Amino acid sequence: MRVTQQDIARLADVSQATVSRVLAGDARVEDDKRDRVLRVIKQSNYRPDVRAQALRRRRTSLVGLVLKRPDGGLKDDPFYSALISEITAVLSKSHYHLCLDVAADSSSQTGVYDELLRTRRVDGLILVEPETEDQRLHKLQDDRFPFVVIGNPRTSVMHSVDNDNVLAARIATQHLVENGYRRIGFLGGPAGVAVSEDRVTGYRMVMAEHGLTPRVWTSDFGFASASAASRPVLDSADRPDALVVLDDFMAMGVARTARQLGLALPGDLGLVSFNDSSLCELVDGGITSVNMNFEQLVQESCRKLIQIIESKVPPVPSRLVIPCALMSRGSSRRPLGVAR
Amino acid sequence: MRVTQQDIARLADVSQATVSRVLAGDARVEDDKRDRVLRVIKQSNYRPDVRAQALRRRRTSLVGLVLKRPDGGLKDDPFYSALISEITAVLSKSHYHLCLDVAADSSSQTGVYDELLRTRRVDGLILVEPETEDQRLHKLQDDRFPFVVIGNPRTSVMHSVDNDNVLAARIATQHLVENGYRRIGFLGGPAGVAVSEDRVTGYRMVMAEHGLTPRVWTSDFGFASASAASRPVLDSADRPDALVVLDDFMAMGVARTARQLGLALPGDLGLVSFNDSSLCELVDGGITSVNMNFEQLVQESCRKLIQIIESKVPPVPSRLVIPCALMSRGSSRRPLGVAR
DNA sequence: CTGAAAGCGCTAACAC
DNA sequence: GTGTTAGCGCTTTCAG
Repeated sequence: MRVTQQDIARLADVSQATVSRVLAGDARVEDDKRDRVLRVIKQSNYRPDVRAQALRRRRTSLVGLVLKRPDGGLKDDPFYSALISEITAVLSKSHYHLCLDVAADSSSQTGVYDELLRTRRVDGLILVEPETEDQRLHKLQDDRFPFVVIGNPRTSVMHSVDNDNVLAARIATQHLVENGYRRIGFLGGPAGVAVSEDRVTGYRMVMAEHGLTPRVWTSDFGFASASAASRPVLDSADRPDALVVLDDFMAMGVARTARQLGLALPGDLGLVSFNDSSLCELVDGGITSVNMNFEQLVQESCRKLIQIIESKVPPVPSRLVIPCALMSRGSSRRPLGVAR
Repeated sequence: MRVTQQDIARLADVSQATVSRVLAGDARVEDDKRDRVLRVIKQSNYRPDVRAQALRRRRTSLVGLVLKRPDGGLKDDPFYSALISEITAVLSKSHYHLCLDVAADSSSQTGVYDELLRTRRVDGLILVEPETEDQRLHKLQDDRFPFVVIGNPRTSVMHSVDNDNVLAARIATQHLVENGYRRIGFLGGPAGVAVSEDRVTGYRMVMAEHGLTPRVWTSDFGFASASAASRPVLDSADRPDALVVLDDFMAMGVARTARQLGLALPGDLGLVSFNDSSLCELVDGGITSVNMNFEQLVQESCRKLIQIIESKVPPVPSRLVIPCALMSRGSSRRPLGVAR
């Protein structure tokens, strides 16, 4: 059997409670007893059993994240990789761990979140890509369960961390205008995705400001979907001379289709996307992308979630907005006024 | 307070033990009692507390994975994305969840594995990229802790699932030979990485069989490292006319450098890599890659790990080898005999 | 078949 | 300061 606090107590000739106190860093323990306990703990290579701690403290030190992965198609999406990578990196500096799950669709995703919550497997949850009518949000709020939303939860007040996606799209669109593009289109994600809708808004604003006609197309997430969705767009007589694309992964798809159609970047087609992932370097000349400061975004999300979990009284819901910055690369650099 | 088995018992007018039995699917419970219990459970939306279950059953239903991410550079590595994506997909069909952590280097990675094990946070562990002298393996074996290795643990007997990397490299190299390349080089990963060494072995075998001179270069993992490492190789007078590259992500780096040096694929440089990730489609004409059947690999690993966890007597260590298949794309298709 | 009772390993009153 | 004690919510003997 595994060594327990009881064993340590016996070996150090103190009560089990004292061992617990030493472990908890309780100040009122005599120094020599503390030393004895510490020594025995070290000698016996003891570590408290988190299962017992979890039951007693009513806390697992686990943070949950449930990804929605329709059909395996998102596995190479840099957004998810960056998200996971960053969350675990941040948590590794705390005593929390990440409990990661996937679900095939929204409803089963909601189910998994519900499960995690009700079985008390995790202390708090991180939600990404909130949808317009997100079932997860309601359940979580009803249960007063600690959670933080990365993105823009349109509905009521809750803790969220997000970029200013309207601004990000403004920057992207403005950049294309300044580089001489005029027939600028927008390729967004599925309807009901807040991040996409926010960016469309920003895009429309700038287009209107310059008296240009906005054109918006949608596509499912992912490389293949965007590649397919952009084909009819680029293979038409009045094709746009530039495209603002929802994310890098989708932009890669657009770039591929452009190549297949013999359209050169940035001459025949300007391209700007979002996230500034390393994918942007993979294409000739690079893809201009808006860096959303993902590290900071995730960092603040985790910090906030842990704060909610550990605070006695629930903090008032707050929304934090992380700034973004354009990373200019080859896909959008065209001499001024040479449109078309 | 949260509803417990005790509450259910009271409401259904049975003992708590009976509720537990019903939940456990115990056959010897009178039908009407079972019905009563089930009804109350449904009405009160009851779910057992996994923390209490974990303590009692001495099992958390958590499987641990600790990635090694030197400096954030791996965040876009499709290998990791695919691994995580696939593990969670497989586990979602069981009652297990994934506990994911990252560590900066090998020693802290070993530390995290040790922590997970000793605090009993997880029931079993998955190890990837075993190194020649892997501290993790020893600790885990000493503790008789359930774990499975994805890859080739050179040392003693343990549970592992792997591809036949020697064969995979043979297939890749042979393919280049058949397409008329002769001065074929190999760009591998850091020393001590089993998968790289195995593939070098396969590569050397085929080169020898054809009386060709093998040339092996090494690079750190990742797109940027491979891009940099391949520069002096491709920018020399006696540059290879084809390269077998350790993985797709690195191959993307090589492709980028080739482009920058004005070398065309597959004319000036043939390229074959491994993993067959969606990155292969991103380059003009595509990158030929050996599909390692990752889904099956991970699936079998999880299946095996769960089996080890749940079996009373530890199964005899076994090594499972998953087959692979070449996916031919543009980067290696050159008319026969037109070398150079 | 079913209830009572004994813990799993730990934390946190509560006494002394 | 420190030990004793009472559980956290659940599983699993052990009687009956």
